[in-house]
Amino acid sequence: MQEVNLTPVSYIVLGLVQFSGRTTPYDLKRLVASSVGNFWTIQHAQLYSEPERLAAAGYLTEDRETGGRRRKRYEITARGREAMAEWRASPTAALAELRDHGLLKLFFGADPQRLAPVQLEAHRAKLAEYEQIRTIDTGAEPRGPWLALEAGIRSELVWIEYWEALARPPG
Amino acid sequence: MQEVNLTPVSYIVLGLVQFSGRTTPYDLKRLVASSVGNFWTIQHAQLYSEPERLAAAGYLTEDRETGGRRRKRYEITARGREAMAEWRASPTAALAELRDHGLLKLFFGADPQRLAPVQLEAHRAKLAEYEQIRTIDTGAEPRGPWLALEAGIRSELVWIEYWEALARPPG
DNA sequence: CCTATCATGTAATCCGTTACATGATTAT
DNA sequence: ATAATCATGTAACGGATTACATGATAGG
Repeated sequence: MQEVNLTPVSYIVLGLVQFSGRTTPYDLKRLVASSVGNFWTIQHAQLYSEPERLAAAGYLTEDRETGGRRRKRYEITARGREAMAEWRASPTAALAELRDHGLLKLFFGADPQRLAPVQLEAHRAKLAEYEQIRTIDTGAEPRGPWLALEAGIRSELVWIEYWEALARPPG
Repeated sequence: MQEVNLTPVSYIVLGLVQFSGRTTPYDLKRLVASSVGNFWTIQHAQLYSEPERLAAAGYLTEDRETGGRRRKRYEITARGREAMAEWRASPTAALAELRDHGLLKLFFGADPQRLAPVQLEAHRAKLAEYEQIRTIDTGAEPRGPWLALEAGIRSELVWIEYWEALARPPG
């Protein structure tokens, strides 16, 4: 039994496999793309290596389809469920960093009026996408993903205000 | 002359060395901590390796103090200045991801009312810190760092609103 | 039928983090 | 003096990204 470090990516994989039952890496890819990937992207290659790591450490079980593509399938174990529950139940005080490329350029002297329109367009598109997704919320459980979506929307709204102010000529 | 990929960290190092003139890794550490580190942290070890990489590729020059601690000192080259200017002048449409650990827990079912107080306290502390820094702005050039600070403040305000709403019992 | 995209995976590289170390200053 | 912190680096590891590859399906 291999010891491994559990990273945020580990919990994303664990959480999605727990939610989804028997899951292949390609399933994970689609699940991530349509959900948590909106605020935490993962390269598809990692959705092959990470479940392997987690299986080696006993958090998942791994088997293969017997026929056809012989894809790998993962399921969560009792140990995986425990790790997930413990992580979920322990509040974190850690704050995310902005790590925004546009902001970094601004910091180092980029012209706000040249940068702002490009950023505005991208943020407005993202906001529209989120608001589209929100319309299909039926109020059903679980609420977590919808709460996260709400955070994404608010964040986009702030960025739009921010870049709008910078797009206007200095007064 | 080594070819290297220029990452955001590369531009942070280039930008700070350009701003600061002859610079040691420890200088960089302090510069980062007091400025761009607020939205893009860098481990101190990387402030030793990254300038080396950049020097090997001709973006910086490296020499050593002759006496005392014989610290390494870096200065930006013409090539470095060019790379920096080009990067600064090209607008980016890339959007940052939230990558927020608290939000991730929420997504996967953490209890909002247990998580919110912890997050609130952390965000309020960060906001207070930023507002303190803002008071020392004299309006002098360059504006970039102050614009970035403004973004940080707005972001904290939104998170505070967000977690405040979640801290209240569901109505 | 041909081409493009989807589906599925492996391999190699490299950046970023963590751990380790030690000399110099400052505080008690 | 001694302890603690600051200053200054190196080394190793591992996770994340990039590149490579190929069979299946769908569109034109």
